[in-house]
Amino acid sequence: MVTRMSATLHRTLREDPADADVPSHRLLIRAGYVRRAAAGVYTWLPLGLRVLANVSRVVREEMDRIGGQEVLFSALVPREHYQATGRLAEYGDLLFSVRDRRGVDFVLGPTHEEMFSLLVAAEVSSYRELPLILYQVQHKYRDEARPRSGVLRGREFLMKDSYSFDLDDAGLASSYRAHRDAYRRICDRLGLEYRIVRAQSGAMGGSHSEEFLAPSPSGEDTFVWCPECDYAANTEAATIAPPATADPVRVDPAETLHTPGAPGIGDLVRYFDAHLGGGIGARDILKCVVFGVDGAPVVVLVPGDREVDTDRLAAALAPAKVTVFGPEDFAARPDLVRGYVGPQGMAGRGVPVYADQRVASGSAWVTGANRYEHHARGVVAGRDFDVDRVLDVVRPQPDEPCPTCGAALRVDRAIEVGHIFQLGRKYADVFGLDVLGPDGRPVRVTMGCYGIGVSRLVAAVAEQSHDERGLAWPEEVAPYHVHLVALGRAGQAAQAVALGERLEAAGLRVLVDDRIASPGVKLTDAELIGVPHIVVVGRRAAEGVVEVRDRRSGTARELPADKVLAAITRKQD
RNA sequence: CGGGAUGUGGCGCAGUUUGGUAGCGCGUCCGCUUUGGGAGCGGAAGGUCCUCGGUUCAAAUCCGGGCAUCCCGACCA
Repeated sequence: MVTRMSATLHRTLREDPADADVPSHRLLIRAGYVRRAAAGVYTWLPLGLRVLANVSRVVREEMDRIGGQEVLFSALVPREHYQATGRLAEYGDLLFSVRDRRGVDFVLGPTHEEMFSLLVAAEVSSYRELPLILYQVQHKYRDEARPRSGVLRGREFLMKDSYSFDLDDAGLASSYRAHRDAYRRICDRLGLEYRIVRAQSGAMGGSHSEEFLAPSPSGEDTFVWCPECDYAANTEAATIAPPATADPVRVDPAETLHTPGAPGIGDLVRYFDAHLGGGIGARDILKCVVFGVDGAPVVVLVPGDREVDTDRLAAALAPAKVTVFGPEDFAARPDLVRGYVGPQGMAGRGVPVYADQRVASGSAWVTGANRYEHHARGVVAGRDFDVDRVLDVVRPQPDEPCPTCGAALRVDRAIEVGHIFQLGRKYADVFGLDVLGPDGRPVRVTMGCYGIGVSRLVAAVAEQSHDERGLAWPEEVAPYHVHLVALGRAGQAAQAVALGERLEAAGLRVLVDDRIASPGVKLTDAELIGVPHIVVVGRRAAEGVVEVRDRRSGTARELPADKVLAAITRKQD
């Protein structure tokens, strides 16, 4: 049966909604796909649900193809399971909590590693049952501090999460590759432009992980990519090419300068310009940031035009706890002069010196003199101070050389649509996930976990597939293949429905606009809704001629009605 | 969690400065006309002005508390 607009809940808005900003959000609301129920919580209307179902279908087909078995857990998860893995504290306020009438605590699952691990621990006991891939398509709940951009970042969202269980590392690698390939096929089928980038494992633990990013200005992630080779990484995880080793230039012995009122990098550059003949920039200054590592001070050195990325530092020094060295910490260490710290002599004070790769041996710097209102010039790495450890803790910038081939990297924004991890045995250890091996002895299972945001994919595709008139869905995601627009009142509506039924019989999904409305309204709505093929049944309908338009290209041609099917399906192939 | 803004029929907004009958456009319903690019005329329905309290003869408007929503940042698979 064709969908007749006159009998369906399809309401488009003439004006942009006031609370929507990014294109996908604005258009999904305006074209009648979704409605906001609360901050970060959305209702899927019939039109939107079709798109969501299409994305889910593609995801399921590709998961089934790699041997995934679908299950469905409850969104309600007993709180104790999150206690066991320590993620209660990790997630904190992000968890939606629920208490039942008996006082038992639940959380609305923000992700389901725990439940999958428990299931497999309980049900699987032999190596013969592995490898195993389980997945579900389920709502996830995260009480984000700031939901935004509509379904792009909701507090409730639909996600496919899958988990692989293998006996050994080779098996895990193979399950990981299978998922990677499945995700590629999913993105390809959805018509999504995407990149696979190296990622940081973050709160999930585990080792190797990659993200599937859909480039878009509305995205919240930043990634670097190389236009010359295939290097790409989330800025959180990007490595940086080491600089050429500095020439062992003959630099005068370090010289201490009086620099009143210039504790910061910018202040210091201005002070040099005003009083010391200038000639230095931020990049010539050695930025010395003090952190507390398990409470003890550590100096981290980066060039003055760079920032230390605290997240990366924490990741590099884990499991040690990294804190910002605050005023009270400085008060307790009078030998560390806030604003005038330099690496010279730190070894003697028992303070480790960590440095970015750019602080190469032999490079000369302007830096703090460890004395109030004094800086030092000509301080040379390897001569005036030693670096205890080289760390990669600086966020990459545009034009950074590619670590693989040296070309200038580019930086872009993107939407994270998928993330795949080789988890290893983190959860298996917590839940004692063992199977009996061929020799009758228990083997600890190794896991992978793989997530793809189904509802977010809808928004990501919308972000990449729209123009000033509205949405323009790729075939596989579109709520319908064909949108028949009946114009005129000389039986066009009946003709359109009849033509629509023939197209449906041939396997196409068809929407017919048989509403009593002016041509302008119907044509504008068709473009707003964004079905790929728009067929106008209008003034030449009586002679059997209709107009077939392509939503994306805007091209149109008149055809006999009985040629429409061929014209549309040919284009699809 | 910091900063900014907003809250008035279904949607978009004006009205708040200077307190005094709640308005406009779109949408919706009825009738007639109209049908290839958001039609015309006539009629109609629909509002606790976010909420609670205060000031006042009188509050959408002034004052205070609260709530909600959006944007920037922090956070965040």
